[in-house]
Amino acid sequence: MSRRPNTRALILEASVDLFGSRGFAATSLDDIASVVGVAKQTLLYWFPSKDELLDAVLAQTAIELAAVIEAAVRAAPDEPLARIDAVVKAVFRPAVRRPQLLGLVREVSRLSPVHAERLTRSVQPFVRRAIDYLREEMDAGRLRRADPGLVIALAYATVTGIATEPEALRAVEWPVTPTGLRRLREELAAFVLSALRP
Amino acid sequence: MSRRPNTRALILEASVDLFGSRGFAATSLDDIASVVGVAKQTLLYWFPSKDELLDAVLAQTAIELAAVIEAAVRAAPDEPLARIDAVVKAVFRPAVRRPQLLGLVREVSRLSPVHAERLTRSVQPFVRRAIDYLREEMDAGRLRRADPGLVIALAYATVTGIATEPEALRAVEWPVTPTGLRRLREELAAFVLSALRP
DNA sequence: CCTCTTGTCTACCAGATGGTAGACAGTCCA
DNA sequence: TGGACTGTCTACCATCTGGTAGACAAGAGG
Repeated sequence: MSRRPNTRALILEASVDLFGSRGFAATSLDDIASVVGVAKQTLLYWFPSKDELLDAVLAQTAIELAAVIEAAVRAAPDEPLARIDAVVKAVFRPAVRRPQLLGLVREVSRLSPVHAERLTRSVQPFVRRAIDYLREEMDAGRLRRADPGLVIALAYATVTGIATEPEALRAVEWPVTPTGLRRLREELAAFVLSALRP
Repeated sequence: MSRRPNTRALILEASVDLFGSRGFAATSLDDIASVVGVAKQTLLYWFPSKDELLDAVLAQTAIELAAVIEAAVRAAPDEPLARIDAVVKAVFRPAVRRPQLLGLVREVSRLSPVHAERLTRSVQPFVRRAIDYLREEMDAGRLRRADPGLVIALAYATVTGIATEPEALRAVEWPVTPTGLRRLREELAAFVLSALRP
């Protein structure tokens, strides 16, 4: 197993980082190749074109994030606010450690509708389950009454936005230190929860 | 006055749209030129380089948005929740009518630190006033106690995020119709206000 | 009428980019 | 041993991109 070269995985990893931070268009195949330490042609051996590389990168990102969220939901107690708290905090970790991951998700709106729709459809069942869950909890009076789909979109926008825009934090002079980030995570969760409490 | 060609303004407008939607790197000077209906060289006559065009575009966007917010604050009653409500709704209008505007702001995190810092510094005094205001209102118990700077960053992230990511709305099957958008505006304001109410 | 300025254009260029063709080295069986 | 396969590389190419040089038309003003 260890002889199996993991070039493919290394390319994917570097691509997530670069696409997620600089953006797809601003990243050349040569950029990625030089980060990985191979020739550009090696990229094109594993992925026939830049577009197909992007597809693979998006698919992998969706899978990774879905796994993080799924695990957080499973681990949290069966109570909506606790679950939401857990999800926000769970997403926060990779978001801070590797902002490129969420940066890539946000990049989607810049890409061709084809790519966008593919990713949208892949999270569709996921979203639908979440909507059903929220609706039930709202009906039961355990969450503020609102459109469940929109609540998801808003919570997503808040978390993704704050995680991918270090500039925004710099503008309000927020300290980007371990302590500062821990407090950020708490305040972020508090912000979202306050908006959802009945 | 009417003989004064407004090519410069047209270029700026098209640039905001294209930079804001596709991104800076993905937009070529030829793209902009063909939208405006002039030759590329005409762009380079008005703006010596693509970089300086970007500077001008960012500066203009900051001015436009600042004006919208300033006006909303002035018009609203002197009560923090009413003011925040007014600002969110005021920003929502241009955000929906021209998502590229906020898309451009978000693009900043992809750009060189030089551009980012320039824009950050230009909104600095603005932000500082807002922080002081929020702190006072929190001290007076009219807003939920939290870090005022962070609250601004979070509210910004929420509004910008939802406005610039039609994909997110599509994923939760939100109807992008006039009625749907009006409801979105109301729910967005409600979301932010719920998070800030004491 | 001449000349200077302004705004736009065509022609062109050097460098970067995505992608093709094919050589080459190592490994895996038969 | 020898051929097929796998993974990586060098060489090359067509196209696009930001930018330069300079021609040209239309006023403006003496």
